[in-house]
Amino acid sequence: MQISELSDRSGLTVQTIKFYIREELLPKGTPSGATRAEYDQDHLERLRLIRALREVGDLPVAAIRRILAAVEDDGIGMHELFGTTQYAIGPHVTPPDDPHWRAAREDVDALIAELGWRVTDRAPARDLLAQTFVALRRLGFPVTLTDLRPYVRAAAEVAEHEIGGVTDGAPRARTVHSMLVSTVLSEQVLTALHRLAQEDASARRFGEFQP
Amino acid sequence: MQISELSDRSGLTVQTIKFYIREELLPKGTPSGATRAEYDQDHLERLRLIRALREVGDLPVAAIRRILAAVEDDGIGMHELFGTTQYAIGPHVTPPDDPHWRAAREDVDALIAELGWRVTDRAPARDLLAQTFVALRRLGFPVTLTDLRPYVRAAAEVAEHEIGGVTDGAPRARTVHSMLVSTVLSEQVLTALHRLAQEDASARRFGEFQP
DNA sequence: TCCTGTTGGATAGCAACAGTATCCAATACT
DNA sequence: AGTATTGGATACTGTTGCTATCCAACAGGA
Repeated sequence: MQISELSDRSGLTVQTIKFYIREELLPKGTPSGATRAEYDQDHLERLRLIRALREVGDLPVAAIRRILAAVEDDGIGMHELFGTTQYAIGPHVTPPDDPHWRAAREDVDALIAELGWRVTDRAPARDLLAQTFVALRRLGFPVTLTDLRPYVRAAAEVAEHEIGGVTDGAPRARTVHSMLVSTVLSEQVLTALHRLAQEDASARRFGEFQP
Repeated sequence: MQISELSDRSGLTVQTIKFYIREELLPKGTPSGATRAEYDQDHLERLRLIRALREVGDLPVAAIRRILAAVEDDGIGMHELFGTTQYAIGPHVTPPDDPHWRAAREDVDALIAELGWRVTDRAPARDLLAQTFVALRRLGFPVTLTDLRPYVRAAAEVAEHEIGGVTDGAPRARTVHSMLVSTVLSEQVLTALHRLAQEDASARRFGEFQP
């Protein structure tokens, strides 16, 4: 298929596709003549993946590039791919050299150690969590580790279910997609349901009767 | 206190503070002379809130403005404040007129109805969830309502805990902050813990032994 | 009272991001 | 032969969240 057909089928403009090729999110088509190149089903799939990561996951192009480079690399294992993805989706909080920050970060580290979770020291989510602790405390809402129990329980259950559901024994491409879906897209599912559940809880607690 | 002191205490530059005033995130100080204005503790608190919403919640300035306008409005109830916040944090997916989309949206509506959740028709989270359904299905990972059970359970539990924990009987300002914290910041806590839990689950399933 | 420094207010500039738009010469297809 | 499409390059656009500058009017200390 030519680029115009790829454009039609993906719903993206030709320029956007060219842009993704330039940005190395999408491999070039195989040349079939000096001014022509052939695209196939894989390109279409890739575009769908890119759009999912951009629109649903709201990932910047640079992050997607890093993730896809890992996807491409056949030598990389599932757990490394997972790590790469986690690292790429950031956000990359750069902790200031502040005692409150250090304290929060230590709390996070202590929590993870206590739970016995196998998480790298440089996992960005550690700082992400520490950052929210700092903000919460600044606003006068101190966080203790016991406050987190419901979150920990919920997070652990969902994560277990997700990682357990990663396709296995399927072709690598499928497993890899499955992994990305589990991390990036499922996060959005959880967030959306969380918001809906909150609205319900808020309605029951604060809402008036609906006639 | 003058603006330079507010700057020192908040850690923001004078220009940034002026910018927030211009953007109506922060009320002007009370004029004390023709070229001077007084700021107080409330301004400092407000700045902390703004920074939390920006840095932790990653909300755009426009969203924060809408939220703070509701905070300011004494006539507004907790549940309306909640709705305003939800609506402001978006993201505002504009559903294309596509049969897949409509189907996904109907699934979402059916799920919410089945759960008996009290959620407005125009809650942005409905479209957010529908959007992920569309993307998941496009990628060849069909979602059924039963797949969502773990998410629903987790979301409901956490939300219940959060809304239950909103301060009550306290001064309005405190309750309002508590509400914002429950929605915007707790979401980040859940996300961060979710990522950490995923890494642990991934390590246990795919990781090698750590020496 | 003079002088240095800060303030409010306005305006302009900047860097990052994610595309869009154009242009061009070289083909394809009809 | 003539029209349309392609790859490749380059330039442009709009949004966002600040920064930087400028200015005249003061405030506060010497």
